[in-house]
Parts: sequence; structure tokens; C-alpha cells
Amino acid sequence: MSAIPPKLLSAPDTATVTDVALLAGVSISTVSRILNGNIRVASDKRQAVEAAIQKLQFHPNLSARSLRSGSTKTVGVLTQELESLYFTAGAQGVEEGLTGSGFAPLVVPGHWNPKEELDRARLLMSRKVDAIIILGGTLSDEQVIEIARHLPTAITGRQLIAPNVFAFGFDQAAGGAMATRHLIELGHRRIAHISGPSAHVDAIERKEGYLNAHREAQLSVDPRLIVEGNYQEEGGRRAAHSLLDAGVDFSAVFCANDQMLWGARLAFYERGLAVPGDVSLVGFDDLPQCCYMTPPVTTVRQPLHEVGQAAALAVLQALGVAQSPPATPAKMELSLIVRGTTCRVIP
Amino acid sequence: MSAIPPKLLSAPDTATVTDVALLAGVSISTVSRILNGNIRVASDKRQAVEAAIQKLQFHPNLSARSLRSGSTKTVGVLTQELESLYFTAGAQGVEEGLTGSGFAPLVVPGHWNPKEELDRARLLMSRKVDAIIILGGTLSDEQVIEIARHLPTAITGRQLIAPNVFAFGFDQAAGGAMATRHLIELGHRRIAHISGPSAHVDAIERKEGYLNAHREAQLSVDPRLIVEGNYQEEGGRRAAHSLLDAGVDFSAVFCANDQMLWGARLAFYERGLAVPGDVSLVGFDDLPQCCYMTPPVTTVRQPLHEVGQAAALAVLQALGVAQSPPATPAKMELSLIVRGTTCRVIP
DNA sequence: CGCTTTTCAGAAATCGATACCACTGTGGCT
DNA sequence: AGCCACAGTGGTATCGATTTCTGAAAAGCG
Repeated sequence: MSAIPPKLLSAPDTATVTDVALLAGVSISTVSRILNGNIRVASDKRQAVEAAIQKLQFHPNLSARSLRSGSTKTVGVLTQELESLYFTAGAQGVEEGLTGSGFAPLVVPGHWNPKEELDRARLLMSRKVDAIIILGGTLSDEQVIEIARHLPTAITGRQLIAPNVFAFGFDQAAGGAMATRHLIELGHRRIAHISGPSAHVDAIERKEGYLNAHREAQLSVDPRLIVEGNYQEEGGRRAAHSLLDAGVDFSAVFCANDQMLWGARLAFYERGLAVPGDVSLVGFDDLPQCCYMTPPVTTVRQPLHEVGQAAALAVLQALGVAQSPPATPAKMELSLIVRGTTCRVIP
Repeated sequence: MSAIPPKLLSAPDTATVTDVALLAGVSISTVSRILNGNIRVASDKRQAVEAAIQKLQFHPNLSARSLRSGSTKTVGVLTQELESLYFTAGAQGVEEGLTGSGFAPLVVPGHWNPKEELDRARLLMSRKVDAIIILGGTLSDEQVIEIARHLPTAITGRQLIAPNVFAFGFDQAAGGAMATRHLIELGHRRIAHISGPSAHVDAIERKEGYLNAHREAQLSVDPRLIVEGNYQEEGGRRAAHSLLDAGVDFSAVFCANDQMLWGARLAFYERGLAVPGDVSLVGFDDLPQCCYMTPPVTTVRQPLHEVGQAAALAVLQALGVAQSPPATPAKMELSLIVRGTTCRVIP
């Protein structure tokens, strides 16, 4: 029985540096140098190698590269729900910020569950991602800082100053005030608020803004007008129904996010109340769907997309992938978008 | 100058098999054997190793494992838009189907661009994913088959019989007929259709169904009532406006997907037409948002979520990760969900 | 009791790319 | 002429886990 040759040639779809080196008549070191393009190489060899790479359809094996260099060329993205437009907007921004850099995003959902979020963060770390981008979520600042001890970390939806952390948060109280002030200016005096879950910092801040705007206008707030929701459509719907059932009078509602506004809007529809005729509505986030509601939704715009991009660029820069400088962070602020769900109160 | 010891101990956050072996007093081979749990190992050593793993918080390095075994424990998911609920529903299903299997999804968008889609598919392959799940998209059957020559491939939104391919398509024509028949049964006789882009097979089939239902009821179709959209909100809006501008009479519209229905619904709102009073609307897909429109949208439900899960399970099984058998594919069919955008035609 | 057959564990090769080190040859300098 | 600096290049150890091969101890058997 004749011995089988130890290695003929790599399978056609998996050329290796060795194959390239053999074909180009150089050493694998030279191939590697050309791939990483740092040191000068004689141009004839360079051409030979490049030709061989073309011919063999060679793509460096990422696992090998990762093992050796420690970098997986992957950025972990921790979101909450894959099906929520709030998070996908951010994820999309991240994706765009990453394209062309050779990095790919690995997206995992935390389902609003602190324990699961931590698990997923650990999963990302065990997959050796090079950086983490956290889109909102319920991790504590301490936990985020702990993560940042290991990896460059970007986080959206909150402000946080710590080493290795890049935070992209807005002044949510200002946003809440913006929304409420708009209603007050339209003549509304009894303004309800469907708040986010009280465990969320941004929910608290938005409510804060709602209260501030009232104080500013020297209006008192009827506590019965504040109902807590859960940032989901169904929660908004329930909150609106309970508001109506309680029999308290109001002519407008500031909803702490758009999804709850949609739910509330349905509730009013179910009760035969016209928007904005009987009740004006302001939301928060400006999810893409807002433009296509009837009427289109007045809301406070968060540039989620831009924030995702900025987060991606920030971690890339931290990783030393010196993309173009992150440009001037244009349009990175909250703004009130007035559409059709608000109108002047009819005396 | 005293020489620096070559290696003290691995950094606390990166224990390796060697560290575990050292601590447990066995060889690395034994550790590996226990990790992969195939061969019998003496129980005292097993316990020692397991204790060491606990103590060191050891997680095997995925890059090393991938390099050696060729498997990255990753499934590529090719979608179109990260921000489209149609795709995220599928992606979410995939994610759920994958949890617990040790595999993670790597999601990339193709942006409806055949060239980009192919590029992204190649990207996934160069990242050595173990399988690919294609959610809809515009790749040709041949291209899908070519991909399947390298990797187990699942594809949704079309029917395709080929080796190594798992297709999860529905009879879109039946769905289109279902929607149209519903309108006919409500007494509508002049039914418009806003179709999807004619380059999409499913768009063609849905239109086919629309035509079939008419034929079945011995109704003729006015070709001016068929307008092509682009599966996006804005396209639906434009199509509805052009339908109104053309001055042809109609009392109902079958929209080839929900997003276009939303756009059309806005157009009618802009023109002061009531839904369903003046015009009835049926959509396709049953995106989550449909429940929260006013009125809630009548539509043909595609179990996108379940399909994503089924696709995930199919590729897992092809990879020999013998999960529980893929259960009976329950509820895997199209169904008409009647909500509030349709009503009997008023004579 | 001696020999064979298991069973179990360690040594070492391997996956593919990178990076350090060592070597050669050329040009510039004294 | 002799020496140094340095650009190019190749050889090879290395990353961490898997896996084959091999050896030693344990068990089986006449």
C-alpha cells in the first residue's frame, strides 16, 4: 500500500498563505507582509504575490488571524429587541458606520432583562469581539464600566464619563420639556403623561422635563394625569384606557415614546375620540413609522441613526482604525418635529 | 538587567487549556477531551478539571477552536434592510431558533441590491460561517444553489428544491387570491392593486392571485387599476395618489405588502378619503405595526417569525446539531386576518 | 503466572497567519 | 579598503484548542 502524500494541495476553495507563497515563489513571510502592507516589498514579488492571490482566490482565514492577533474584526452590538424600530435604527447606523472598515457587527438582544443582558454581554466577550456598542438597555453604569475595563465600549441613551467609554446620550429632560412646552403653547392646560418604566433613567428624565415645563409656565400638575407605561404599544394603550376610565379631564398627552403613543392613539380611536380634535398627542423618538400614521405623529426626534454611526466610529477610532475623523457631530441633538397629532386647543 | 520571565500566567480574563491542565494536574489533552465530552475519562480527573474550569472562569477560545475544527459556530443571515420590520421579524425568528445551540447569527443587509447581496454573501463565506440563511432577497435560484454547494443554506420567501437547500416559501398567489376574494365577498367590484416591484417573484405571484380571484368570480380587471409600487411606504403613497389622479373609480385596494398599504392609507387621508368608509384596504405580511394603525389593518398573515425559526432549525439539523426534531411545522401557512380596514361596500 | 487486550492519559503534530529574529546584499561613509 | 546602516527576505516559534499516535497501567484469560 503506497503512502498517501501528506498534502497535495489545499482544497480549491481554501487557499492558504502557503499556497500563495508557493505559487508566487516567495516565502510566506513575504505574503503576510504584503497582506498587511506595512513594510516595503520589492515590486516584482509584490506583483507575483498579488497575481497568485487573484489566481487562487485567496482570502486570509479569519480564525487563524484572530487566534494570532487577538482581534476578531467584530464589534458586538447589545440591543434589546430585534423587532423594535428603536433599536434597529441604531443598529442600522452602527452597520453603516462599520462598512468598509473590515469590521462586522454581531448583534444580540437582551430582551430588557438585566440578567440576560449581562449574559449576552458575556457571550460577546467570549466571542472575543474587539469592542462593544450598547444601545440603551438596563445595565447599570457600574456594569458598563466593568465591561469597558476589557473592551472599548460605546453606549447610547445615557451620559457616562469613564475611561474607555464613549457615551452618546441626550438631555432627555430637555426633550420632555420641549414636547410639553409645545402643548402648553398650543393652549393645553391639562396635559397627561404616559411615562416609561420607572426603572429607566431616560424615562425618569423625560418625566422630569414634563414637570419642568409645567413649573416654567407656572402650571400645576395633577398627579392623576401621570400613568406609567412600559415603552411598548400595548402599555400605551392600557395607560390611555386607564386615563379615560379614571374620568380625569385632559386635552393632550405627552407619551414617553412613540410606540406607546401608537398604542394610546388606538385606545382613543377605540373610544371614538379624534386626534388631534379631541386630544393632542406628542411622542418621543421619531421612529420611521411616525410619518405614515394618520395623522402623522408630532414627536421629539432622536437621531438614533446618527448616534449608531457615531458610536461605531468612536469604537473604530479607539481600536486605532483611523477612519476619517468622526467629522463634526452634526445634527446630533433632539428636535421637535411638529406633524399632525397636535393642534391648538379649542376653547 | 534580569530577563523577564517568558510567561508568568495568563491574564486573569484569558485562561487557556494549559492553565486549566496545570491547575488540575492533568495534560491539556485530557482537558480537551472533557470539554468535548466524547471519550471516557477517569472521574477524579474529570472533577479536578471541572473545578479548575470553574475556578479560572475558563472559556475556550473560539478562534483557536475554529482554526482547528473549521467551524465558527456562526450562522450568516442575509437580509435586505435592518430597519424593515419584514426582515427583522425573520431575523428575530432565526435568533430564537439559534439560542441555546451555541451558534450566533451574523446579520448583514443587502439593501435590495443584487450585487451587494452577492458581496455580502461572499463576506459571510469569507468569515467562514457554518451555514447561511437568506431572508427573501433578489439572488437568483442559481446563485443560491451555488452558495449551497459550499454551505447548508436556508432560504425564505421562495420555493426551491436543490441539494443542501432548505426553502420555506408560501404560495403567494394563494395569498393574493385570499386577500382579493375577501374584498369581492364584501361586494367590491372595482378593486385596485398596488403591486410589488416586477423583479420580485413574490410580487408577481401576489398579482397573479389578484387576477385569479377575479377570474374565479368571473369579474374582469381594469388594467388601469394596477399600479406598481416598490414595497416601501413612499411607493405605496405615490401609487395611491396616481390612482386617484388617474380618475378611475375604485372602492378597494389590495396592496402587495403592508408597508405600501401604510403609504396608501396616508395618501387617502391626505385626500380626505375615509378608510374603510370610502375605500377598503387589504395588505400582506401582517407586520406587528398593523394592529396599532387606526383602524387596525386587514392583511394576509405570513408567519415570518415561525419561518425564521424553522430556517434556523433546518440549518442546525443539517449541521448535525441534533436539536429536538423540528416539531410539526405548525401554523406555517398564510391566513387572512380581518381587522378594520375593510368593510362591506355601501350601495 | 504470563501473555494479550483494553482503557486511559500524555506527547506532539496540526490548523493558518503573524511577527520576531537572523541573514544577505547593496550603498554610503570614513 | 573597510565598515556600518539598512532595506528585503526567509526561517521559525507562536497563538489555543483538537486529534492522532503512542505508551503505560489495568484488566481479562487460559
